[in-house]
Amino acid sequence: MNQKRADTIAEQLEALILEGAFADGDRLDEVQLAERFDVSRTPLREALQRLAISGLVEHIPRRGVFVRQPGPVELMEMFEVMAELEAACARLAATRINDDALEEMREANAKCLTAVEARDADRYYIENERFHAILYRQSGNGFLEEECRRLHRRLTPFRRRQLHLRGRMPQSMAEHEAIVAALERGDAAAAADEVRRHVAVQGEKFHHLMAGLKAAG
Amino acid sequence: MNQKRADTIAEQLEALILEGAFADGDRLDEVQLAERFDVSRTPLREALQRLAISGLVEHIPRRGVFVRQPGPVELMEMFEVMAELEAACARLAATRINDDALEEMREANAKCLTAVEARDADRYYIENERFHAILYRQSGNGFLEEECRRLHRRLTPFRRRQLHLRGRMPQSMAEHEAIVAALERGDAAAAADEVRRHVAVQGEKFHHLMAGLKAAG
DNA sequence: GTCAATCATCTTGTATACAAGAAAGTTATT
DNA sequence: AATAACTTTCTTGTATACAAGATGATTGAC
Repeated sequence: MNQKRADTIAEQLEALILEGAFADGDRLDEVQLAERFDVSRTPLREALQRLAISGLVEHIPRRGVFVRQPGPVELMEMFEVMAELEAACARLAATRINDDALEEMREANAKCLTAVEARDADRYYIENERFHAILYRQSGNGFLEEECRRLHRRLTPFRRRQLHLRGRMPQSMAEHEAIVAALERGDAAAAADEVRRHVAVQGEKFHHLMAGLKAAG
Repeated sequence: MNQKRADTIAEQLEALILEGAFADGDRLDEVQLAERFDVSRTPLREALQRLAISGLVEHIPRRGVFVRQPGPVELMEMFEVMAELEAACARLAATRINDDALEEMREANAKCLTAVEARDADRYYIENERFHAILYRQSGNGFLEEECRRLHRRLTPFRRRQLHLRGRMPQSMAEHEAIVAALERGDAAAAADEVRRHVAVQGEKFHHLMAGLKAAG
């Protein structure tokens, strides 16, 4: 159950941060966390360093590590980059994708549709993930695929929330279909544009969501 | 002179790897390197972990860390991603750049031209770096800027080599000017295309270079 | 009473000691 | 002689001990 290796600690800490267990600017106390995970400071420090590099925390020498929850501006920036990266995937995939993969995407989309009809946001989320994973893969560029996964992973909690917005799931579905259509035609520019817009919309929706929460609170 | 902090060690090791001091698959011995840098294994291990995350070395649990020099395929993939990231910068910069920054780019280009005329590849390289740095900045997206810098840094040694190819510097210059022209017109699509091609060419040139070396050896 | 300086305490950073797993060498058996 | 099992040695991973810098408190001076 409680794996104690340095990399698993990093994963657990990352999950904690991503799910918002810490506020922005919170200092992560080495000894405290070491106790919590029942390890010494050595492996814990290694885990913290990992998080520092991936940008989830900031390491200030001789001061400690502090969680860095992205603010609205940085989030928009990250969504913008995600949009460009996925657009690149689409652009490349348009000329590289084969019929089997296209069929896979259609399948994923069909399952998305089922989820939409069942108003099952969790299910939709999972199938949506699958759709995007295929897109990354079909870029035919393993490095790009990895970069996409990295950022995708980081944006997970925020993407997830905007899905619950009224009418977002059907809209997202329609965008998916437009993407597949462009890929089928082998229209690289159109595929890139569709994907870019699809992801950018996620960022905007999330932004609206945050603004709404602020206004309500 | 010999700074001994963990992050500086990471930098020095990174430089060593990037400049090809180790062959692909070489194991990096902790105690050996610790002696070499005159530190204990603890800070050295932290440095190695950093390199592992940035992908320069692979860490296999209980086995050690091994340098991972990118092969031709991975290099092409990285250049392709670099091209897409920089194209994204250009696309965004086309609508966000201001006159001052445009002037800066023209300046950098002028200095590039001076270097070309002097056949000074090192000087050209530096001014070329500056040109691209401005482009990243003018995307108006700090996160994108950082991502670009990260990958740019990783590709440095390879980009540097292809510059010495016959006729490459004047060609690169011309591409720069086309980029600035597109940005001046505020033509996002054209700017993106020009930049994408400019960077993609670097990858291709490097590929040719490698193929040539292989044939010669 | 406030501000500054010194001192105590706490936290990070590094070294060393120890534990556990992997590789290699040796020996015994077939 | 070849192979398999065991043992030795080496390397990585973790814990603890120690050093050094940073923070905060207390005391003294103005």
